[in-house]
Amino acid sequence: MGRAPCCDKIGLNKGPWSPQEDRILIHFIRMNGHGNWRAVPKQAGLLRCGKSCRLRWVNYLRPEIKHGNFTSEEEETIIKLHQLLGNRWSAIASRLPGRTDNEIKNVWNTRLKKRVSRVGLDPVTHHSKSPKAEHNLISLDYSHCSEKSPSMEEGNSGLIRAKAMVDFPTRISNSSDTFYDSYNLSSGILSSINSIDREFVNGDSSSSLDWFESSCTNSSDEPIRYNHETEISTYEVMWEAHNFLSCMDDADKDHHILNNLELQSNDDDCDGFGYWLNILNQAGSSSTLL
DNA sequence: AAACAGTCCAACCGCCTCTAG
DNA sequence: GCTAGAGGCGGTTGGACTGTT
Repeated sequence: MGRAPCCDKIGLNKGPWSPQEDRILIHFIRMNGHGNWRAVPKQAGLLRCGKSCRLRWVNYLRPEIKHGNFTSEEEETIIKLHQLLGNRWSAIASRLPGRTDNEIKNVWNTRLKKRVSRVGLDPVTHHSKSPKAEHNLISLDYSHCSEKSPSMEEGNSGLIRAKAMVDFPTRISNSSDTFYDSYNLSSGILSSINSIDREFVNGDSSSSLDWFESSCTNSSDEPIRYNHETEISTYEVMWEAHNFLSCMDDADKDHHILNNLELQSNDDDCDGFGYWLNILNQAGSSSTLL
């Protein structure tokens, strides 16, 4: 058997709280605490539902809440935490003393999202909307690799690249070594995959995401998911490679692939990366690929 | 001064997870 | 183990406010 309903909403006040209601709620909670929100309005003599009381207290009346504008430091923190945590407003709020999730959500939606967008970043992924702006993010060193010759199929190069990505059993590390930086990268990963699907595979029904997932779960295949970092970095590298190639003329492509990409890999698992790299090198000299 | 557009934000809604019963 | 309420959360809304024409 369950519990009684939270509150009978008939006859309860809705909308903005009056100063009188605020006073009653503050006084009641100071004297009694809020143990059970459902009981609060009844015991305090408020014509509000418990949920509304809780919201009013948590978002506005708590004494530890800071009122007033956000400082530039707070705004920077929100942007960084959003990049790290996404729309997990309560998690962000827990790192900003005195600020509520609702307030942070509002400031993000009304101001910070636009600010991020204005500097050319996607406010969801925090990745550059202009590929050139981010081209130094990934640093790869392939000096230890033995390259394989790719078996490229005519007219299906995008697909091959997606496949190469899945077959790629190498631990890649980029400039992000900390947990937070890795986490940071993961927030953009799904959109990157979607973009790869859309732009790399050119509408082919094979989804690189499906491919990736089946590769990870098929125990008979060599696993690509060695660890969390690999999962993220692989796609990030592919995405970066895509960004490189899509914004450069042919003469620039080889230059950037060869000079700006460095692979840092374990000696043991270089082959897959060499294969992939070779494909990229070929792609760099082909104007029809992207 | 009026009308309209854009911005801000408190509050609501509905969904999810946890847990009392 | 199941059901349903409580609390928590993120998305959305609507009214107040501000700026622009």
